[in-house]
Amino acid sequence: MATISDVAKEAEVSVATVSRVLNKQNNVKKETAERVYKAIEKLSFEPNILARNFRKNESRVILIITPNITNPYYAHILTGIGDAASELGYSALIFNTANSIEKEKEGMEMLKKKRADGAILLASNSESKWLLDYEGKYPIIQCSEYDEEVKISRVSIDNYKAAKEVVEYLINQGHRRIATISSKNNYISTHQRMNGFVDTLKKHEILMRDSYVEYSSEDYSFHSGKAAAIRLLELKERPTAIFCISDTVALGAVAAAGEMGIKVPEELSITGFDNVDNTTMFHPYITTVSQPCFKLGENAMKMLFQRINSKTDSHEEMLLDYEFIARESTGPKKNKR
Amino acid sequence: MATISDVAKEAEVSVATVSRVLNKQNNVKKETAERVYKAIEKLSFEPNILARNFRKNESRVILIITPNITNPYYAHILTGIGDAASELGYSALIFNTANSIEKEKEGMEMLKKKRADGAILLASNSESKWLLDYEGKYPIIQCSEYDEEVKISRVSIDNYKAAKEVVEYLINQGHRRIATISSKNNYISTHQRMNGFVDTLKKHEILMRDSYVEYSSEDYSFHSGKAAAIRLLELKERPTAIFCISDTVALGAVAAAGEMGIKVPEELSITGFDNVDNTTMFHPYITTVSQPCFKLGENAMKMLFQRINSKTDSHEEMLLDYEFIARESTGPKKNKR
DNA sequence: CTGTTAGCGCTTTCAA
DNA sequence: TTGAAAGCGCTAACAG
Repeated sequence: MATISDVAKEAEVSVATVSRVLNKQNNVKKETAERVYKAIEKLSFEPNILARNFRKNESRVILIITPNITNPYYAHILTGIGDAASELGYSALIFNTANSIEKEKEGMEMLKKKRADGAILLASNSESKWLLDYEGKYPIIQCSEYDEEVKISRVSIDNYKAAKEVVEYLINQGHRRIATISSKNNYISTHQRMNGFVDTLKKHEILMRDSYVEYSSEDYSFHSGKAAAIRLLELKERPTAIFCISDTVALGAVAAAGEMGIKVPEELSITGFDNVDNTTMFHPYITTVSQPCFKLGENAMKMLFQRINSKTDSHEEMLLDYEFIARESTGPKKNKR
Repeated sequence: MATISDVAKEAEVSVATVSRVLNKQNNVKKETAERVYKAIEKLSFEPNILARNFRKNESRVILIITPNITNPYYAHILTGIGDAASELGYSALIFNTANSIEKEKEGMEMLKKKRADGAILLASNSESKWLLDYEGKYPIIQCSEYDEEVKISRVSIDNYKAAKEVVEYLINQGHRRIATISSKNNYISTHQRMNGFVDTLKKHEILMRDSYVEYSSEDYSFHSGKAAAIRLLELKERPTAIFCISDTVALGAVAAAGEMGIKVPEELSITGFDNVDNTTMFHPYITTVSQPCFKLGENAMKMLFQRINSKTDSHEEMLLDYEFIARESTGPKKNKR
């Protein structure tokens, strides 16, 4: 492995000059630079990043704390982060927490040890108070999910508004018996979507019955969604629409309806959320809210970059546009024959 | 930020002693170590990994070159790699190539620059000859896919044998008009599965017709699989079974059959491959071959670890067990009514 | 068991 | 426009 001083010798210049060439400072005479390039070529020299990082006290690595890369929703965000990071000269270290707070903390330790210059958190929730320890000390961004009380910059969509839009649509279609399949996790998105649901019902003076609120598993599994839907559909006064907290849950609801011989959307409208999970694989295609996952990731990375490379530590909040997409799983409420 | 010499001063020992304590060498007197720990605590000292890595000339990072983390198949392997890496004290840097060889090469440059100690490649194919440049020079493992002519250690399943097993099963069920939906990508798995398909047909002296070989897109997309299935099912002599190169393609075939009013499995048997993509979401559940994705990743990481930490550069090949799972998308061939 | 000390390869001030 | 030289924080010989 050739080092910078080998190159210096070969080019008959000082290491400082080689370093200048390497870092594209334009205060090197053209011919000198030429000689240096030749030497680099000849020795097939590659700067040792370990040494450079050590010297500059930076790792050029950013940390992504994610509960689960197997979930396509996160995978898309990750891709956005990764691409932007690469663009900005950073590598993305993905740290899987499997929803364990311990693991999450362990991951964040990397910041202290300078293994990463900053972090993007994908799964903050209302139990992320421990994050306060990091607030202000390290460059951190919350992406998609966040803890409202932790003043760390974040990027997400307006889940409340999106949920309202979905429910308004259902009401416009004539639905009044609107149920929901939510989740008992602590994600801000869940809370906001539920608030949007409840508020819209209230606004239209539609009765909110307890029996119309069911729960899927914390990770919105297909089977838990299906089970919840079955409970809802076995009710005496069966709902004519179900507002689901996620696409997978909506898919579960569709499957439940299918097995119970209930036609979607003729007899039952179903909406999903996120637009990632096979919403257009089988009919009926799922009506849902599309999140700009890739952009979410991209912007999170850009924000983090700002944070790392400037001294500002203002607390920023960025909301990205979502899109409501009406498809085949919803339709006007039919009157009873 | 406290440094090792601050700690040394505080504990009234030399930096060497602190280093020894830090690295858990047990040649430090207990009481001295105690003093050091106290000092570390007091100064809330964190060893600077940048410095350590530089000194030891290692990054403690391994590189994963993957075409696409959005694909659950890869995502599961990645999780396996990540968990094992974490266990072994390494961080996993994920480099997305989006199937571009240029990107792939760019990623591998990180090895030269010492940004990573080794690499795991998830998408070598028959066009990966350029890898020969790296062979022997850097610790590298091919996982799941590989190039047969590149003598770099690898871990995968026996795709040929698995495919044979699937086709044997179809033949046992009485099928003779067996078609396939393959792909024109250059993956070894595709070739081996196709060879298994062809050889098994030959062995049973079953006619292999050209019209019974169709192709999905290179990334096995649902829609391309569906389109291919439609072409197959519109044939005069319609096949009674379709051997699909992947689950997503099989799902596409199921959808195609559904739209054409062909009953699965009564009139048409369909098999998938990999067992990752929603094979048990909608009926019929897909008959498929389950790959041990997580273990594939785990073993790849362990092999890489061996490679990094020893001088052996033997070329190893590891085959993991797969599992054939018969489900609802296949059944005995019915005689024409 | 502990301390002294020489670097690892690079960037960056300072001086020329 | 260039060079000399200090030093980032740590590990590991070597010496005691």
